[in-house]
Amino acid sequence: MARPRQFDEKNAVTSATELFWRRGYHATSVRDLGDELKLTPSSLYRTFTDKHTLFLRALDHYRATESAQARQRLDAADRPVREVLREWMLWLVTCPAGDKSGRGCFVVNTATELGTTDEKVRLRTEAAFETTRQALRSALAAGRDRGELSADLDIDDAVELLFTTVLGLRVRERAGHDTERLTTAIDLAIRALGPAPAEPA
Amino acid sequence: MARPRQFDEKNAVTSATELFWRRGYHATSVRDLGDELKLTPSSLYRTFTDKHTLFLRALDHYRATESAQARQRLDAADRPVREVLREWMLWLVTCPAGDKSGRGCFVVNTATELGTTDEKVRLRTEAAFETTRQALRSALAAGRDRGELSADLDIDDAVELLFTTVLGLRVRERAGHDTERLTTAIDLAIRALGPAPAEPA
DNA sequence: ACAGTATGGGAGCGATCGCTCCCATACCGG
DNA sequence: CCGGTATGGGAGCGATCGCTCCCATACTGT
Repeated sequence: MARPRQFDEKNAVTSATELFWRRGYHATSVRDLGDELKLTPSSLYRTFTDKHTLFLRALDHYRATESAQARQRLDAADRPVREVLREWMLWLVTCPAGDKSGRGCFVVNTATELGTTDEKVRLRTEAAFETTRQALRSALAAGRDRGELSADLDIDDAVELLFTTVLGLRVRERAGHDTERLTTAIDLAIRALGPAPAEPA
Repeated sequence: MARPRQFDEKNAVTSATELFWRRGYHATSVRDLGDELKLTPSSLYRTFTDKHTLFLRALDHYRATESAQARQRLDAADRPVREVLREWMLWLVTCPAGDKSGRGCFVVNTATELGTTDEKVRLRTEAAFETTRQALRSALAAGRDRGELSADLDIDDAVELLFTTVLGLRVRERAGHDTERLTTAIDLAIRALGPAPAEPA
């Protein structure tokens, strides 16, 4: 019925996410996006309405891919919760490839850049944050039910510490801090969950 | 020898810091700065060279005031280290006035926005970070020397956890998170320093 | 009083911003 | 084979960007 597109919309969103993630919203121009996504202005605006809407698409895409993967990695119910937490946090601060380091977390970067001024953005970043906290809560609850954590441990409290630590780690990864030092912080945060309760007789 | 200025340079830097702090670098235009500092473009550029240089001045000003005050608050050698740490972290996430909330930490905001692209900025944010870590290290060492912390505690490790927590707290303050929840995270982080060692007989 | 000098005010520079419009192009249904 | 329709390409819109220049102004040292 009409001329077919020469580009894949999902690939475009992925590339846009990459750019916004690395540079932030204000430092990324529509022309930058056009170059990276191989889209002319007309195609870009017909497909994504405007820069801001595309940014929201990028945020949603990030949550649906990166954030979802993170949540999945945390949901390994068959392994000790401390191990899972440790590997999960290490994964958060260890970048798969060389040029992917220094990106931090797209949600964290966005929350600090736009969270105070852009309500639509704020709703999304808060939702992403709450999802992470929920995943932490589940993992800790499962660990406690398996007797790996003290029954006295207040899980909601522990979530606050771990979540705060994660945000700090993400900032430090973006700032290029040593993975070794971040690992130290991770290990100490997990140790703060307290010792494993003694095996009942 | 010449016409005197009608503005105070320090006040101008303070106002510029305020603006950059709240909005970030890219979202703050030279005209915004001119309006806020009551400076015409000519005066602004004659005094501060350009926007980027003014931003560096603002960063330095922040470090010389806010950061210095933070370091000072942490250096209360005559009081229990846990108390000092707790009150210090609470102060970091509790804003003096209503309209000052949601600003987070200028250094953290800047590190995430520009740290990966702007080398001059990166040097300053890293220096600020190292100063904070040094202050934490001193406070912990003093506490250990006073017998408030276990001699087994690795202070460098503890610094990594506390510092990471602080960055996370700053992000969460900017994101508008509940002070109550942040307090929970603070208390748990401090508890992670371990129990006070038993009094020697 | 007067020459010297840096200031405040403001018009406006070229570049880039986000975005719109037009049109030749290319595909599909009949 | 051709009319209908959405696309890719690109010129260019008004607005704003960071910044420069000119000039009347207002103060100081002699």
